Amino acid sequence: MTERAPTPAEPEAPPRRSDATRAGILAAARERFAADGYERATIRAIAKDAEIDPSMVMRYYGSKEGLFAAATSADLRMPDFTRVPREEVGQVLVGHFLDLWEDAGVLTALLRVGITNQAGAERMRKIFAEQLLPVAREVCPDPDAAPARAALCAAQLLGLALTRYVLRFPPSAALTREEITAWLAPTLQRYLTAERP
Amino acid sequence: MTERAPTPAEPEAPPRRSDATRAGILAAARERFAADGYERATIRAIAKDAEIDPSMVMRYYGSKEGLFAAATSADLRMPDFTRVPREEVGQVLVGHFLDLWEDAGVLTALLRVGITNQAGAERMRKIFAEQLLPVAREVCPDPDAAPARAALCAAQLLGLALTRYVLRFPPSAALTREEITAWLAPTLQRYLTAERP
DNA sequence: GTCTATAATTCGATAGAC
DNA sequence: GTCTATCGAATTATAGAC
Repeated sequence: MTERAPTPAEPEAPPRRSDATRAGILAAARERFAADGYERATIRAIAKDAEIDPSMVMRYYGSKEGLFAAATSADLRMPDFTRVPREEVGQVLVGHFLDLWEDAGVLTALLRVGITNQAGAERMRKIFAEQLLPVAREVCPDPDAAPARAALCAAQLLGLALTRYVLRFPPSAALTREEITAWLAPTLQRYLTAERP
Repeated sequence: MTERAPTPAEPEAPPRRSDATRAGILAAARERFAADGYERATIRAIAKDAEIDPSMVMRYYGSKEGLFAAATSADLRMPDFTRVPREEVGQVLVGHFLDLWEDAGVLTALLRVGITNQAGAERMRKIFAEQLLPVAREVCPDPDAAPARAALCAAQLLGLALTRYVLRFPPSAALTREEITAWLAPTLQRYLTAERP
């Protein structure tokens, strides 16, 4: 959950004087974006949460879109599914996503913003294509149907996050981690590895 | 998809002179709320779509929230599940929801707004409790687990709508109605009627 | 680096003429 | 019923003093 993952190719990021301040801004931004969505999460409110002047946010990130991009550029890398037994991919996938969702507010912010903001939706599509799609290609029996299978898994996983973390349906929020895994893992397993229905 | 379903108990609605105008406003509002969410869907833009003066919207619906309430007060009544064979509830449920989603933009508007707006989320919870929960109580083997089972179904159905109609993941949007039914019906069937996992 | 002041928009809502 | 004009508030973003 670093503010920017250093890419090996580009020159090393120059150490800044106020990394603590910048990290505080990003944390506040994630919380506000996750709680209020893109439009209602104002720079003023984020700055107030971070106990800093609003103009500093602009100085650091240039614009509201730049701030959002920085706040949601998290590392969502998938576990290595080549080493997972084929009959356990559903369970591993559920566990991985629960870890991500319950960690920070990054995914909640992404989901909430992806629904109101065009750039956010594009980001979600990119994450789907880069993260979930390869997993489906890896484990499903018919590679040409991998996109459909991955889309079904995305629907189930994002739907759970939607009802649990965003809409906060009481019965969905009340589910334990074990219950979620027990119910959803077989579903994902079927979407990924079952013969076409 | 009438603008207001006449309730038998209350006195009959007085026929208004400009019902066509009002219907046009509501149609435009649904489209805008569905496309842009609550904050970005401005009264000015809705009025422009409906080819009417913005002040008329205020005059008719009092406020932006009143307009949203009127635009999303659709009849989402469930089919009678007491007459559906228990082994077909999953299939019937999927078909019913696909009908609703592909009909007008009501549900898309509700979903999009439910994610950014507090009142919208409350509306979604109410619809869940009044529509899906009774179905689960009707068909599931352990009534005390009905809320959890209904929540799982809501997650799967709303997740499909999210990826297909809102985020527009290409593979999700490309699924045919038959494919969706074939994949999702067994999932819902299991969530509703299977023994606890 | 930090802050004040303010520009430039945009929005919901209102008042009132016709 | 319909429209013009406008208020008051909130926002992003900028300019510039210290």
